[in-house]
Amino acid sequence: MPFSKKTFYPEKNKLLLAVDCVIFGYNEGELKLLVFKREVDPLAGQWSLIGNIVSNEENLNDAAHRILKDITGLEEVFLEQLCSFGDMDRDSGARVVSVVYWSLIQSSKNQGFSIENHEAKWVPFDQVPDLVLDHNQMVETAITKLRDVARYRPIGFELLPEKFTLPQLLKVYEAIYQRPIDDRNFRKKILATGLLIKLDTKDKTTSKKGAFLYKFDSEKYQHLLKSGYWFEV
Amino acid sequence: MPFSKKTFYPEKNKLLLAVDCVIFGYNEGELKLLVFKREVDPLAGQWSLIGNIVSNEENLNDAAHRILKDITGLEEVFLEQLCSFGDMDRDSGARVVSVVYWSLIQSSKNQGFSIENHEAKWVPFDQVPDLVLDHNQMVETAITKLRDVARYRPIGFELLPEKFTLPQLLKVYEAIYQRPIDDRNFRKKILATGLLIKLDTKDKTTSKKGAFLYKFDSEKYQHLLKSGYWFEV
DNA sequence: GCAAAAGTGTTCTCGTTACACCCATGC
DNA sequence: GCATGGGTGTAACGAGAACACTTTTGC
Repeated sequence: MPFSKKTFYPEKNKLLLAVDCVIFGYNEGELKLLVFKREVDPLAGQWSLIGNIVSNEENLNDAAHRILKDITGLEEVFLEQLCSFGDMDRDSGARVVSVVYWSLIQSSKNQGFSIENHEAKWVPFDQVPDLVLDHNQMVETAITKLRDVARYRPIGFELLPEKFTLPQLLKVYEAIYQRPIDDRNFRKKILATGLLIKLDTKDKTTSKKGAFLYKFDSEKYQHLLKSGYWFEV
Repeated sequence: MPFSKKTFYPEKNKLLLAVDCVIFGYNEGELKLLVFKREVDPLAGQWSLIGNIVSNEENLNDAAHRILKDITGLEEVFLEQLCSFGDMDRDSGARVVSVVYWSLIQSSKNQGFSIENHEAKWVPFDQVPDLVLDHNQMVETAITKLRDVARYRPIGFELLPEKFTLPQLLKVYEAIYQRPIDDRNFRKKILATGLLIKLDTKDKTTSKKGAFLYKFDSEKYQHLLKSGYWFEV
């Protein structure tokens, strides 16, 4: 179902189901949040998360994936349900129950996709503007969740390209936790998981020496998960 | 809004909002789950979680509290949103989006309340029968959450009376994690939090010597939370 | 006096933290 | 040859795990 101004609030006094997405990216050493100029009334023109009504023929996860793909062109990304907001007066237009999803994407990958058809921008996650309705609460919940989950599940990779260097990964975690992390200890811990595959090639864009590229071994991770393994950063 | 057979599915093809509750208790040394004989079609007579439709004039949290109070008579209990299930075909009767809450109560306190008007029973959490729809998934999610949360928030108390002994509390945690916990280490850790108030009285129901009663210092806990404290069991 | 549960301290281990220098390279 | 970021090891510390005996009391 495309994003349509006319059908956004089909009827008053009806219960509507929506999905909103908190989309995190990482760029220029900073954790970023993707926000949009709302296109529909009420509150058109204000900043908001991206979201859409879920049709009667659509499942929640499918709707979340659809929205994310429409916006970023990405399909295989980290996207999970977060929580729901459904108070009766949260949206003045109708009673809308919003199931919130959160996502981690490589913010560079979405260039050239329809993110530019919508008015959208990446903002540093600690400088999020006032968003419509309860969207700022959604963001708060998502950041808390991100920090929580990043401690025991390997998700830093989701914000980087498939091949990345350890200094890059370190900076992602520093961006998430907003504090410096000791590089030697970080290397030890992250390599000790055995979940990184060291490649032969180096990335030389940030130094003359060059830093080795790594890949996340998601196959091994799946195996470990099945045998009860639990990652700890 | 009372639980009514007639109004449960007012219209076909309409979106309905429901709240379902995963209610944990503790009894006879075991973690228990409260399940109910479903009273409405479809699937009437089968075991399910307790839930109800959320009316247009009711917020989600309010609905959850209402349901819990209707069933157990309890108001001031641990009750938090867990997740939502909203796939289009999850309920054959209509499209019902269910926001799931989870709760920890003292299973002894609810005696004499309307839990007996409904056909309900406490079942050991690891012997949950087949429940209707996706309710078994809800329970799974809740147990995972309980174990997760119990590690870093003091919630074992919620399953015990206001005054409890350390051996009792230990048994609660053993029931949650399904493994023996060293009593000396447990005492050290739990007392080190400073969140337990030792009372002068002893509970002599389980031994001749008697065990000192304690109370959870929730006021102190609130203060600690505000100053960024984080409990770890 | 004995059975049954409550209560108590110390050692060992391992993971976390802190910390400073050499390496490779392009210019 | 030097500036820049990449890469490495060790010592100190603290939290968690393992472990066994004494205390109290009702019978």
